Amino acid sequence: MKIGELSTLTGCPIQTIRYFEAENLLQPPLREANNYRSYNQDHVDRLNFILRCRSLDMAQEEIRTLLTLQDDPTRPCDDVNALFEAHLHHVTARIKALQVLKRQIQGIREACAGGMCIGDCGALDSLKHLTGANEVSHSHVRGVHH
Amino acid sequence: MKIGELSTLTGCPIQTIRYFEAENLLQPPLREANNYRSYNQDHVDRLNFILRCRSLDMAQEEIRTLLTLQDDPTRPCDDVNALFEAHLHHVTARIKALQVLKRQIQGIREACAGGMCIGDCGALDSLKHLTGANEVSHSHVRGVHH
DNA sequence: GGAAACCCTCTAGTAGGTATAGGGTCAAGT
DNA sequence: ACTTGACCCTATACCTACTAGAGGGTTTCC
Repeated sequence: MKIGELSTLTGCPIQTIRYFEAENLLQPPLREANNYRSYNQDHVDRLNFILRCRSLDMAQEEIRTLLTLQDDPTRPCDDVNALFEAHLHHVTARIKALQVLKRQIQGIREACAGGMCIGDCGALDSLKHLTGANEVSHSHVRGVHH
Repeated sequence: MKIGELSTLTGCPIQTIRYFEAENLLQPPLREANNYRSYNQDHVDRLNFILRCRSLDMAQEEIRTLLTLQDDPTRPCDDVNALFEAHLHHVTARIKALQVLKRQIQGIREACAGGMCIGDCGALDSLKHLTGANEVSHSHVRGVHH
């Protein structure tokens, strides 16, 4: 199977497949005489695994850990559980942080009734002078922005 | 005021202050004879504004828009409201997506009772064969990962 | 035999910073 | 007078997780 077929089969862009190989996530396939990559069912499964992890918003480092764990099926699965547990905490923390954020933004929005000009409206003034902490919560889950 | 003082006053790292200047978020300060940056209260306010926006998880492009709006106080504040409204939608969408994620991860976790070895545990197998869609929801709010 | 549709490697760009290298400047202490 | 340490400067590289393009080779179809 050539890279284009793997791409349509999995929905993963060709560039990204090559990127995963360069990052040692996807095992390097055999090459045909013309240097084209030649994939088999194992590659399809592994790529799907990676994509599924990615859709769960895992970091590459987490995925890499899971893949090495998967390759050694005699190890206790507590290690796997620990990783999922940790990731779950990341996601939960991120949800909480975003809910706080949401309330703050709603508060700012309510400072302005509309119909005024910017100079008279309280929304922007409320951002000028800091009351709370300045830190961005850098939790371990992908972002609001594209 | 030198850059170190501005940094301790706002809690923003020196490198980041210079970065904001390079990105045209913070206006360039006057320079002393020795080429050191010299800040005043306006810079403190503006930097606090930027940090507050950042703590609300806004993209630099959104912050830039707010700053230019702020610099023209005669414009109607509906423009500002529209931006906050849009950002609120981003955050809300991200929260929903993460809650779906959370349930999926919990499902995977429950596939494994613990005490087994990886080969016998269902958690990783459930990731091998794709059932759902492969896409990562790239919504417009910062991520789970640092 | 020529054009479209594949494939290859390599490099650069994205956001939003952080970190380092390799300097210059300033105030206090010896 | 000199040295030490704390500051400041610019410029460049690094980070994650990709995506896009340049510039080339190959295969397939008419």
